Amino acid sequence: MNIYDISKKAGVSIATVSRVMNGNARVSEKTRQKILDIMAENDYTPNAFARGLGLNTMQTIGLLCADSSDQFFSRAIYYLERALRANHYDAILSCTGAGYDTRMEYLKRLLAKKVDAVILIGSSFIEAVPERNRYIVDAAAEVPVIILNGYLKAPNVYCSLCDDREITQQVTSACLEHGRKELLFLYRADSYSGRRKLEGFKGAFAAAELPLDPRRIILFNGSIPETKEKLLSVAADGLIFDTVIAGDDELAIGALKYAKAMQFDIPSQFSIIGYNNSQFCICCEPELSSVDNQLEFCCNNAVAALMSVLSGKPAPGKTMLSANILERGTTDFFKFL
Amino acid sequence: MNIYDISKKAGVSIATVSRVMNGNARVSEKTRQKILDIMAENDYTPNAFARGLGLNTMQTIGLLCADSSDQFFSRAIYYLERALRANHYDAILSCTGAGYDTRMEYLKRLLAKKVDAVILIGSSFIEAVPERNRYIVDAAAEVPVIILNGYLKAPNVYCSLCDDREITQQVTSACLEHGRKELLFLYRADSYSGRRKLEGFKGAFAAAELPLDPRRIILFNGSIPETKEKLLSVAADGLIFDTVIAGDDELAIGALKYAKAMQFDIPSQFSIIGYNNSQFCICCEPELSSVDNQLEFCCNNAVAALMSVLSGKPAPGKTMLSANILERGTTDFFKFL
DNA sequence: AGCTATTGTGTAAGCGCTTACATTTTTATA
DNA sequence: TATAAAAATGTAAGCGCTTACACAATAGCT
Repeated sequence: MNIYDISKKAGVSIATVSRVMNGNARVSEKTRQKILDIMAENDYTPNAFARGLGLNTMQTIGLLCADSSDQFFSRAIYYLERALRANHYDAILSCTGAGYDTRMEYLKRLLAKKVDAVILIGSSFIEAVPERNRYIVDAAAEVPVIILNGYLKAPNVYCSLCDDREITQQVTSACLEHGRKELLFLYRADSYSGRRKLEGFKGAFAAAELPLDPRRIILFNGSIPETKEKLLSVAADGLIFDTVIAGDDELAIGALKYAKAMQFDIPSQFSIIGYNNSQFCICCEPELSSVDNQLEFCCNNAVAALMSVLSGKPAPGKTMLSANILERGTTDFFKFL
Repeated sequence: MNIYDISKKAGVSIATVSRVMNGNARVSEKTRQKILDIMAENDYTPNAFARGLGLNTMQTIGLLCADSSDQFFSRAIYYLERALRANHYDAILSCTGAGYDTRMEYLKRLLAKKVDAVILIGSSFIEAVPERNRYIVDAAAEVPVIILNGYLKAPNVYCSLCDDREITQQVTSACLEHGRKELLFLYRADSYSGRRKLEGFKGAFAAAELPLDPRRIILFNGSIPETKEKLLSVAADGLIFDTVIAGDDELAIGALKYAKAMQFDIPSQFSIIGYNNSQFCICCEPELSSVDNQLEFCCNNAVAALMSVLSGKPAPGKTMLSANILERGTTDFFKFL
């Protein structure tokens, strides 16, 4: 069943059938209804490939993330997919894993599929060395590129993120003001958000005119038990710390396991805060305080910007949300904020 | 840059260019290399839509799941996407939410995109009433349908799942043999795996010739705190229970919160086992025992079957794996199994 | 009624590829 | 070296849609 069959049954030309499908040209109400009826009767679905070829779009958006099984990414995927669908777009998902080359390769593959745009999920796509982000700029020459939770200033690149620097400085300052000066900043990878969080952490020390021992900044990429071991060894090395600001909830839970192993009372003797407000938070005991980075808003903003761009309207290159602190059982001094 | 441009530069016809792209017809080594070089020089990518129209495939598979942010689904998506990609297929992802109509609608939408096959992730797609699975059978008339973690006997439908009935009967029997007769079976929704688990639970009682109070079977669909409350109210109603077999890890954690609220010693006074071996398990304290349903194998099997079908070879309509029990801190009697 | 705008519909030329079939070139064989 | 078989390449007709342009029908004027 194709457009010719429909046109024959309706006694019109294929052009008229096409017109009612696309709804952009005028067709008399009578013939429109007739064609619609015949389509429905025959359960006609236009051939998506032919349509794609004619219109040069199949209404699909490429989603690129490191790992769809990650809590943060999987939620982002959910929100993005939902928002895209509401705008009649479908999502092609691609998980790159950790490698840089893989990221480039999969991005190319997505472009080869002729997606209308690409959304890069996660700040790990943005590297500190500008040259290494070149492939993103190149991709943006072909289709709009949306970056979720990262920032890159380039033409046709639109970023939606939360202000990790600001919230981290707030968190850190609150710790310092509450007398918690033996801080540890634990972060997972050299990502855009990681760097911003670190800036905030350092910024709070600078604002308080306090010295900052570099050993208090730990770049560590491990599982929950590995994080616990790591902190045990850091403590064994003689560094004293009673509060951990962890770049994500899993690192935070590692710290929680450490604190429990040391039999510290939480939060009075030892405090912990994570990021992302993942489902993990309420599994722990005490439940984990976490920075809520407004992921749903972030995703909706990203898609809104994308839709604007795709319809030829302008969109801001950067949309920044401010994060919230969700205080649960592993801290007790944010309520004053 | 299209196939004409390449053919002109190479001084051959577009047919020859097409032949080297598709690699199925003979082309002399000399011209093949020349064309390949010219393609590389010019960074040529064939137009995916035109290709799709000509070949009637764009090498994409539709993935349908209720919620990509769910731990189980998001891992399945990761494994499936990876396996598909390895076979040069891309994944279009669609999250349906809970509704039945939405499932039908999104499945149709996927077919309209001309995917080569559809993978239904999660047993909630399979309903107890055969008539309600009709839309899946219909879809299978168009493209192969793969069901992950569910079973439906129909032409062109291929299922990859683990034996939830068997493992649940084992788990339940182990409880009973260990003297834990005050069992509670908690499950979330009327899904295929839920029904199979329930069969296993009942089967163990039947095998042990023990009576089963229907109040011990609880169909409950709530969050972790809601589950805790639910169990508190069940206990308040006078039902005695010291062991919970929970259909997934979140329900299990709800039960864990209940047990802690009651200040039971775990696992000596109160035992809990979940399903899915999610990342939640090791966040808890004690860490949660869980049934490992071999998701990665399941996904790989599913994709293997699909690839077989797509290449015209036969594939088994059902591939069933046996699950493992991962005993952690919330039980202590599976080590004997 | 006669003329012009407006609206509705058809014709045909793409979109960029694949591939059956025809044709030419090369290779193998006697 | 003539000839048949095999290999390489070209020609042209699709695949199923969109849309610019042409033309016909209708409506709105005086």
